Amino acid sequence: MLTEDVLSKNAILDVLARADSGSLADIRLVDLEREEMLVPVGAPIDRVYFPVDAVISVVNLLKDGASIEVGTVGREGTTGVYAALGATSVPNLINCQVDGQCFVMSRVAFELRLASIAEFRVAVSRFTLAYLNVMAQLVACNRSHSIDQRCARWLLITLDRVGRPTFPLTQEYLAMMMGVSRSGVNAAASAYAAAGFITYSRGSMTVLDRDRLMAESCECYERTRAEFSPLLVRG
Amino acid sequence: MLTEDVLSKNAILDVLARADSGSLADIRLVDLEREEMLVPVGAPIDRVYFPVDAVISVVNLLKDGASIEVGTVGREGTTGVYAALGATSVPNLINCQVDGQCFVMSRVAFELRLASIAEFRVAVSRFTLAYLNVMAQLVACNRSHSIDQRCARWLLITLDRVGRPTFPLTQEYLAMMMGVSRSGVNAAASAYAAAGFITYSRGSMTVLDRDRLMAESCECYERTRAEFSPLLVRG
DNA sequence: GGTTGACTGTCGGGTACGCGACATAGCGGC
DNA sequence: GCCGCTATGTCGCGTACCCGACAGTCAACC
Repeated sequence: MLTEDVLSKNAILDVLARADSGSLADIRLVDLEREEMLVPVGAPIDRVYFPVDAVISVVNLLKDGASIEVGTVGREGTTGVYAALGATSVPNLINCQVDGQCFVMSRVAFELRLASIAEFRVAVSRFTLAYLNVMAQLVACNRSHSIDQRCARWLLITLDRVGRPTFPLTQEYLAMMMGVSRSGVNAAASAYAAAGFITYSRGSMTVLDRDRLMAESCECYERTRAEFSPLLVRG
Repeated sequence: MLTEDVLSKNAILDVLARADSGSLADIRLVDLEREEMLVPVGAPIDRVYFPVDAVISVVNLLKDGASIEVGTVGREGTTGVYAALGATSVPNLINCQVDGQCFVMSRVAFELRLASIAEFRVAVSRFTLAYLNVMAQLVACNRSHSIDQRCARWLLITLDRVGRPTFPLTQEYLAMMMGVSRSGVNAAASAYAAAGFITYSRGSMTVLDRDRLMAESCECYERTRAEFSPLLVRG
């Protein structure tokens, strides 16, 4: 049985638990595995996810086979932004980027709660706004900043999300998310490793010096953080 | 006095006019001028815009001075997406890209109608979803496709919006929107002009061969169109 | 303990694009 | 008609990045 205390590990479910006098028994806690596909492109949305320490990523697949990350969802949010806006499917792939725990509820239950619980609706809207603003920043960042800068930004955002300095990550995967070549990622990563900012080996990344990594990153990291971190303050 | 017939030139106000039995007298019709700033970065949102034949663009300003278009709003939508999600300001610049007519209502009136008229709320949500999905496509497109392809896509989207083959556009402005150098835009534009797809002179662009321009564009044009065009079908 | 596969390091050639500069050409003001 | 401004055309150099290939290396598994 889920308690309010457990639910509070996701910012939106925290709001829900404190606003809803009804049952929360239908919400399940699951373990997501790395690279597990949650919602295929164009498939009907029938479940809505609320990460705890898992990180979910939304990826755009292009015709030429490229796949580029367009958004991420951590414990401040939910994949329900699409359902909340009335979508029946998503034109992007939703999958698990970093494995961990995640709450799930059915789409039907999600919509019922949206309709009946104002605080829940507001929390989802707040996250949707942040998600949109972060995506706008990503549009500009992808156009203007170097691989090095964007690599630093990506690592920092993920670091904030998982809350641990070490997390699973291969250069291959990072290259796909950033939409660049693996050799490009390698150049950035090995430079940062040589400088002692990070260390990594065979799919395990560790951030050693957060501050100096921030200095290498573009402003987009701070702007992204400014959107997400207020959502984690328990109001 | 505005009639329903006039209001119907914007897809969202069309929905409003047909759902609301109350007064629409507070909605004004204004002429927007090219490059007119509607909402500065971070300024409080106090007006919400509903383009008719004007095109509004949302631009991210980076610290290094670069400005990159992250979204556009035409007669299928409204700048109210931000207010509808509870924002009090927008981290991006909202300005007029192509001059023309546009409806305006106060933020207060917008929120009152959102709260009281379900059909209006649904219409704004539908557009918000499309706006989000188009932005996601832009993230990928900016990363993966050539200047030539993206230039074609931009021209086609604008063409669809304004509904006329000729519209005001300088290479300088297009370069800013695309986040590329002017010489890059010049190369693409002069190639298309040489091929007879377009013609232009001193800030006036004319699309001559829509179909062949489409063939040069990436899939992102079609995907963008697929998001926006259903909103223009009078339901 | 050897094999296999995944992950990482490295390199060379090719190219798209940025940047800055300069020339040209219309267009409007006077 | 002249001037000046804005928009466009062009070019050369520099470079960030892509692509493909190949080699080393660690981990797991038989």
